[in-house]
Amino acid sequence: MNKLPQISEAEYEVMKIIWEHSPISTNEIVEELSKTKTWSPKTIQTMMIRLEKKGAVRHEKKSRLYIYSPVVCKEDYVDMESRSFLRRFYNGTLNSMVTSFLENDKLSDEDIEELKELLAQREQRR
Amino acid sequence: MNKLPQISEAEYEVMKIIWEHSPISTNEIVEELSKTKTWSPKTIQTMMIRLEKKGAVRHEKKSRLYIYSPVVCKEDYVDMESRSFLRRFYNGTLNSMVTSFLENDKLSDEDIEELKELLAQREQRR
DNA sequence: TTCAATTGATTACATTTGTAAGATTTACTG
DNA sequence: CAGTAAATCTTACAAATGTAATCAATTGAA
Repeated sequence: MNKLPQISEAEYEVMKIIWEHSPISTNEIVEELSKTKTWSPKTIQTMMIRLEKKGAVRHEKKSRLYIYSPVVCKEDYVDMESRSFLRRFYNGTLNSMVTSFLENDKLSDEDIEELKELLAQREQRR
Repeated sequence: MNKLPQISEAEYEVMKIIWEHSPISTNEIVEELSKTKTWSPKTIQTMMIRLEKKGAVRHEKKSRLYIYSPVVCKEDYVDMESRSFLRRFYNGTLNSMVTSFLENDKLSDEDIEELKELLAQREQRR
């Protein structure tokens, strides 16, 4: 029931690294992000501080270094964002979204075949 | 090819009214929004001004009154937001999202039946 | 024609976000 | 043990957003 913090778009990029590599040092985070972003290390550090203030991550000290770990779990966060997104744009349901995609021909034949597969598989799982 | 403006969450609520009722006067917009929101008319007016500055809506004068109409189309906007959302959280594809929902048991049996229906219907349409 | 009510225009202000720079501390190196 | 490089801490600042209040103009009523 603990409320998830608000995480901005840029902060989310940092979270992805922390989720994937935790426990992870400041330096490693900067290094990982440099692979895909042009952000200054200072910028990244600001985002980590904000994430910690928001309660999304925490750190411990390894001598003078900071080692970060997530506090909120990725699945929970993505789930929350998904529900919020669907509520805003698709009446709250995934089915509405799929319907809309189908109607607007946003899915290829392969996509559709795959979806059928997925649904069929799930049948078996139960 | 014309870039769609950035529309904030609150502004989007205003857009929904304009899309649904356009052409629509300031007063009608305020009235419609009062049904679901507690925003002050001043707040709503500010959002309309910002939406117009962003190029999302335009107005014409009917004597001293402003009558608003959308400039960006709802489908285009929702489409853009959907792609952006999927890119950020689901690797860019709707199928990933559906997969995740299935795996995490976010869909009821009825949902799943309905999805199968939808996909089957689409088969026939082609 | 004048005045009040209604609309629109201008201004406000705190928070969040993106994007850092500069100051300070600290741990290792010589 | 002193200096330096690396890490953290403090501060900055503009744009976007949420949320209005106040000022000004105009129109319809008296």
